[in-house]
Amino acid sequence: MEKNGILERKTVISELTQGRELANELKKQLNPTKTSAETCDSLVEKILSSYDNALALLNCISLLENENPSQITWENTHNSIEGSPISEGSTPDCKNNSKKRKKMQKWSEQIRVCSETGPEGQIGDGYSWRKYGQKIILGAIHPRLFKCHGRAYYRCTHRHTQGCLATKQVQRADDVPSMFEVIYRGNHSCMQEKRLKQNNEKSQICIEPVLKTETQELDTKEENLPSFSFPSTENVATQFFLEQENFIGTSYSPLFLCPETSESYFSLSQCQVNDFAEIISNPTLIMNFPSKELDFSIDQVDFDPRFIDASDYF
DNA sequence: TGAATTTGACCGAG
DNA sequence: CTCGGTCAAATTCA
Repeated sequence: MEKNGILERKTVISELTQGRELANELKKQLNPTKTSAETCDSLVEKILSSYDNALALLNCISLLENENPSQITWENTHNSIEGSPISEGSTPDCKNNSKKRKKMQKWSEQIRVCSETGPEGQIGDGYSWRKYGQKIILGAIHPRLFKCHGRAYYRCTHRHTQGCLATKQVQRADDVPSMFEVIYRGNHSCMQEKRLKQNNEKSQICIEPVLKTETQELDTKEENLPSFSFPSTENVATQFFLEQENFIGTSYSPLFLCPETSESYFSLSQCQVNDFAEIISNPTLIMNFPSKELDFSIDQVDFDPRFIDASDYF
């Protein structure tokens, strides 16, 4: 698996690099006076093909890692307390959950949220979540931009019905205000997980989110990375998208696969949202979000600490 | 009216 | 003692 992984990652890099070069070429060719429509079509086809190949390879890597018998599974990383839906509550056993939690799989994902995403532009991760708490986090630079200030805590809707213990945390990325960091803990064991997997297999398209970085804190680090994380030392996707953004500039709206359908896309142009946490957790809000409430750009906002007064929190 | 969210309190880790 | 994570009652929403 190790060699396969390296080989395939190199291939992915190659594909993505090729896509970038082709995009460069296309940019040059976009001068209408000296470019035929056929040339542009051909370049676009090649670019799309490169991206498709890269995404398919990433999907294969995920599948291979999932099927690897040596991989420590969800069940293996969990103890009986966490595996039991009955464990929730105020029983003494439950008090140990935070201790055990540190051994759960954990990885983070950065998501850019955009007001212009339409009904097909859902930013949800395909799962239904229920918010169970929120906290003002020290060092959080942009608390005012949250209706729910700080960090929001979500757990799977099916926690009680199916004992699914997946959780996630949503907070704004410190360095990039338009991005949100979503930290996932634990894998889904509920039916929606199975449905999503089935859909993925049908579509044969990688439906993983924009970019992910593993922030796992497992004792058994190396062999227990989430199957769809990029290795921290070689975060190709991160680098790629950052480079693309720098290269093309803010007017460029990269397209990303929608996790729900694996067919729809959402664009990531300039973000003008003031309540990201809810949108991330609840894709339907994207559809119904009133545009008049989106009349400021977060990129234009100064995050002056003086604006953060007690009334924002209470 | 049931489901989802909000929010203050509580608890364990460091 | 502080802070992050969770609980659970109160509140809001559909």
